[in-house]
Amino acid sequence: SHSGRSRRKRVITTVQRQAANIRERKRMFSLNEAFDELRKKVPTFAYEKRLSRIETLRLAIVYISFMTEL
DNA sequence: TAGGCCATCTGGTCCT
DNA sequence: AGGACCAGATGGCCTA
Repeated sequence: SHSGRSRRKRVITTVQRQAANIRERKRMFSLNEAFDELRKKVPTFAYEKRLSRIETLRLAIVYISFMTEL
C-alpha cells in the first residue's frame, strides 16, 4: 500500500548509541580546535574578549576580503 | 529575565 | 554494517 521502497529504520543499541555520542563529542572537539586555530589567525585587539565561533567566522570573512583587496 | 553561546544527545543521510 | 557529517532539540551559564 505504500509507494516507494520501504526504508528500514536503523536499529541502534544503547552501547552503539553511547559510542556514537562519544565519537560526536570528539568530532565537535576537533571542530573547536579548528576554530581556535582560526581565532589565532584573525586580527583582533589584545584586550578584546575571546571571539565566539560565529564572530570568528564573520571576522575571518571580512579579513580575507580586506587582504584580497590589497 | 531574555538572548547569545555552547556542549551534548539524537536520529536522519551520505560515504566507506 | 558502521562511521562521518549534519541539523534540531534541550539545558546550563553568562551578561546586558
